[in-house]
Amino acid sequence: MSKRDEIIDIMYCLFAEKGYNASMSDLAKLAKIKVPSIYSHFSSKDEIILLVIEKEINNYYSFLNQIINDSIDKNANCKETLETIYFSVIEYFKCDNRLRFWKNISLINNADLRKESKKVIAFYEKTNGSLYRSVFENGVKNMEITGENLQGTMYLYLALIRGTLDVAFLSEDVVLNIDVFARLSWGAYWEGQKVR
Amino acid sequence: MSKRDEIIDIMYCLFAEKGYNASMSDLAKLAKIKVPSIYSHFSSKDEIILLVIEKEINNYYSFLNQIINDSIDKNANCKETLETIYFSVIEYFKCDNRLRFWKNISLINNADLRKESKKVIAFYEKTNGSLYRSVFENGVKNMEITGENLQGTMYLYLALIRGTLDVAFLSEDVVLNIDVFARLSWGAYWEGQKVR
DNA sequence: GTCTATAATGCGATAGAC
DNA sequence: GTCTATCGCATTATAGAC
Repeated sequence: MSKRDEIIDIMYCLFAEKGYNASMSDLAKLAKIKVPSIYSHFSSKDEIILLVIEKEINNYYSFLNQIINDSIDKNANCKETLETIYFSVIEYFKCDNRLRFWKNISLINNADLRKESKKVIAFYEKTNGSLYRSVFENGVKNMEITGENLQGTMYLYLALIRGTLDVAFLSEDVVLNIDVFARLSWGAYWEGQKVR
Repeated sequence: MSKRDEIIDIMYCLFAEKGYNASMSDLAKLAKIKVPSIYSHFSSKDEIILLVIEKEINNYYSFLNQIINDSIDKNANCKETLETIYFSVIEYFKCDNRLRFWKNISLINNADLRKESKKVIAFYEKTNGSLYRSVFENGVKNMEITGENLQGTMYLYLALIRGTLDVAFLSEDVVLNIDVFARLSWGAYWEGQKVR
């Protein structure tokens, strides 16, 4: 791995821990070079952080797209698809400090970087949103879900994912077992939304 | 209002914006005094921040307890209680930068303060958790919800609240209308969990 | 590409006069 | 209680030697 890539990977960890206040001195220490050497690879701290953020956002949405497209290829039904996405996303965020990393993105103490990050996320979310919608619409077509309040069923699904991740993040070191939480809340979600 | 209280209120806003990296110089500027004068009211920056956090945590849980106890006094049924709590919490977090404030608490760049905050929240959550549980158990008793997967129904409710707040936070300046989101996702939740 | 040395700025906090 | 002046330290970033 090149020194450049190594620096980016180290900044990932630092950013997850300290957000925008990750320091160049810590970065240099972990990369085992001196601070000025970093500036021969990058022009500023902001540049490194933006690269790190873009890389992670790209990684996440590639992962998500992969899952959804696999489901389409397998002709999976609505339930299987939603279940797979839900548990895969939770699994994805179990890795390292990923949840912390993403929480830090939205709180970056730098207007330009924050704006830039939101722009990149919004770009991916647009494609992703229509993919989600087609999954739910197919569910209605196949009589798996009723569609009486389809938008509500979609919103609740979104809240289920975001809420589970939020609970997982805030109860890192608490008794609550996130796998149990996910299994039971998914069960309640699907039993409630499916056609009976 | 005393200068001391004024400083605490200003720190609330600064912390919501910048988290632990809110600076004493910004604080002094907004309080219209010089930095050393702050130290005649408080012994350190950490002390001010801890006071601000404890005040807000206390405020939130008082608010929450009030709502739940009002529901009990009114002999409200399970649906009414859960609905009132859900929409009241969302309303609570519409105020000022409250959501941002709470997001910042869990990312404080200072081990002691983070630990202390979590302790205070855990204290309130314990009482609150059993209150919630009794609301759901009454729902089963009154045949409003089935209780087949009661824990799942509770977890999904928790995820609904946290997820809605997360969506609200991340889409501050986006097209998505959080009131519509809340109304529709609550509808989907209750229709799914109620006895039919 | 990596280093030493250093600039320029900002931070939390204190001494001591009034 | 509020101030001016200042300390000690950390920060991002650059100049210039090798």
